[in-house]
Amino acid sequence: MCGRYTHTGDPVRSARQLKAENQIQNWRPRYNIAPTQSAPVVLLEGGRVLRSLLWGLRHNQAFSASGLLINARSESVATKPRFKNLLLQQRCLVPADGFFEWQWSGRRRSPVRFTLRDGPLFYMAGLWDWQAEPGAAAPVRAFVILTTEANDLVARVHDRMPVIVPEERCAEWLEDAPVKGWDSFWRPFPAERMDAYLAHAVVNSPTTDAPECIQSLGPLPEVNPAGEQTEFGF
DNA sequence: CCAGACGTTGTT
DNA sequence: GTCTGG
DNA sequence: CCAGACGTTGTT
DNA sequence: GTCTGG
Repeated sequence: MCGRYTHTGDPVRSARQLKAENQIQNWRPRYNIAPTQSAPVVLLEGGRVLRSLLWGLRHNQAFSASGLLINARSESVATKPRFKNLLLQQRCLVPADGFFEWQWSGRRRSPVRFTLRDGPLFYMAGLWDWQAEPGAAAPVRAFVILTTEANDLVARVHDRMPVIVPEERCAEWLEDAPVKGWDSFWRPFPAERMDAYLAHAVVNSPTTDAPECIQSLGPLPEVNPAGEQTEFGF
């Protein structure tokens, strides 16, 4: 998962918080960032910089021309040929203030927006790579977002969620060798420090990028209206 | 060395 | 193409 | 992730 | 159904 997210705040603030040099000239609030679009990412380039990168890596072009990788499973990222070197060399942080998962309600999917109680801004773990783009003179950077097992809150909607790097570990993720091992980064962000609400269906369209995408339509229903049963439900 | 695999999600 | 497995 | 398209030949 | 585009 994590196929959409928001970054409605000033990216300059994201950069300032991480002491990154801001390289983004023009920005606007983003209420619905979708794969293939550009979004701000913090990476190392000498020092830390905030740059606009494309969301989605093509997997090995010689092997297959099609297919966009927007996520990478944290559990396997250290061994996958496409990602293992990026994990060692090209980690990045993806600033966000919310992400969407889609919940089945009868026959329709409803978007659910997840936010952090700590404060609006958070950072998702990402990997970046150079990528040739049709029509571009030189390769450009593109990124994927790492995913992990869902915590108890997100699990009400979906079984995966983005890897969220706590602010106090951002430096470690970006610059250091894995001091405590990679696995410690993959732990799902605590459910009790997150909120969730039903969002408007305008989010469904990847080209809609308007404030109503983050309007709350109310709390998550306790039970999936589709009547989801637990595996052992009686 | 060669052979064979090579990605993610979800499948409401 | 490039990496892993045998 | 969801939305939306989804074909070929030959054509003045 | 399956693929592409955003």
